[in-house]
Amino acid sequence: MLQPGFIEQNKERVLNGLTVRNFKETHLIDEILDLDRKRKGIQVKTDDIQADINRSSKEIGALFQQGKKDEAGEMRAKVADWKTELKTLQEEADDVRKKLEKALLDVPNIPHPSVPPGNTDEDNEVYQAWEGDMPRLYDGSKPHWELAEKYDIFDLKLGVKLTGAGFPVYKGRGARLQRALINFFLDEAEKAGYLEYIPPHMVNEDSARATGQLPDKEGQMYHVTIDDLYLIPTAEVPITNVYRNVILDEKDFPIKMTGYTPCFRREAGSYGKDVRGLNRVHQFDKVEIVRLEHPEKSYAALDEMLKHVGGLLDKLGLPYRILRLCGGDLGFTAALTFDFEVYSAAQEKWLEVSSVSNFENFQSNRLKLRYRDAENKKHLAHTLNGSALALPRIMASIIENFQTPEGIVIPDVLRSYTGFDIIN
RNA sequence: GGUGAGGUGGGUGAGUGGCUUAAACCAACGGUUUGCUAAAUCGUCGUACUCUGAAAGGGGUACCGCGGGUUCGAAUCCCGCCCUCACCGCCA
Repeated sequence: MLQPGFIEQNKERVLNGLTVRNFKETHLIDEILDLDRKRKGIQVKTDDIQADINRSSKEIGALFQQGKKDEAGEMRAKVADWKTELKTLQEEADDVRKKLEKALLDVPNIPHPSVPPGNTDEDNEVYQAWEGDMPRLYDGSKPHWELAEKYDIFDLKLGVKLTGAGFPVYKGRGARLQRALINFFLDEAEKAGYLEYIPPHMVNEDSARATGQLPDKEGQMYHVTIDDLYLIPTAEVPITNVYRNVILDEKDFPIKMTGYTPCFRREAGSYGKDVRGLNRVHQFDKVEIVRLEHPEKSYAALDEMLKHVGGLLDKLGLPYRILRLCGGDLGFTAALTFDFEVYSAAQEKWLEVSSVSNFENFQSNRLKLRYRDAENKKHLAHTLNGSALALPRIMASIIENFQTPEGIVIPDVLRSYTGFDIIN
């Protein structure tokens, strides 16, 4: 969420940023400025009246003690008038505040200057292309969903029986491979200095709002209405909210956190598109990395996170490229996002396996996550996060890229975790 | 789920309608002093919004779990909710 003061001082920059995003509701900006001005005006009035009431109340007390009942009575009448006036003003203030809040919630983050304009994923810029060899498959190689049946490593039909479409069931060596990947990713994150959390898999409305899933992604989360909780669409939500309403010391940076969780996404409206096999599912596993940073260091941190994620893919031996998302493809809360795509040889497609973003202070503003500088002044911190990594498409590309006539060969780095070196 | 007790600043904890501008102590920070660790002593020590000022600062308002209400006046009284603790019930 942007701050009204920031919008006021950077109106042109905000409007230009929204254009890069292809965001049409620019009238909201003037509305926000107007509502904020109104809010201040009303507050000055109500504060003055309240000050008068407070002062008079004390006098009334004193007058009663002195036995001056008549004077006290007069003053009481005056206070009653002020209170009526105050009530009207407060109703107005509540109304303005609600409208302002709503307008602010509807405005997305301003893109970083390096974000290219564009509307769809076709306008994303290749930031780092793959320069190594592409995997060569033997004749008769298959996409992962066929291999899954052949080796009995995961089962989508069984998921339909237990739950519904998009809930894969991993079995045997498939389950073991999944667990190996999770442990490998967590160990690498810990080596890189991230503190591991196992957070709740459901969050309350406050948490979902603070990281920006509400109201923007309302329909994409599973909502447990009986207790008014949301199944997390990513570990970003609970892990970033660890620091909701916290004032850090400048010396506390950087704060690096990681966590493995299942992620739940309704994926409403994406039927029929790239949904085969593990390409798009409602429940998947992911290891997330989250950082809280000093504003001056957040872009250096973003680079470091890109290196971390790239390192994981290098170690697994998967070909990948990095995209810089264009304005139209950028998430609501992000200022700059890099997507990692892994090449899936049998499908002959690039599959998104990670999204690494800097939110600058957009989330912090809702989180009320601040830090004190050397002069004890408070500022909003920057937040960042990235998938390191999302499992299903990694699983899919390992299965496809490393298939041989003898079976699926497990990457070296995973063998100490799986305890086997081939699935056959 | 039932019954009871409770929720006050970074922590402990006082405060049952106006003498609270939330005491006191601890922690933290800054100064002074003593040839070390440390002690003594003085001072500072919440958050948000807002007005004023170039700034340093100063003024106002709100906030004692959250939301309402009573009252000229609420941390204090009333109602609803949330949470914590204890015991009971149920249970992986």
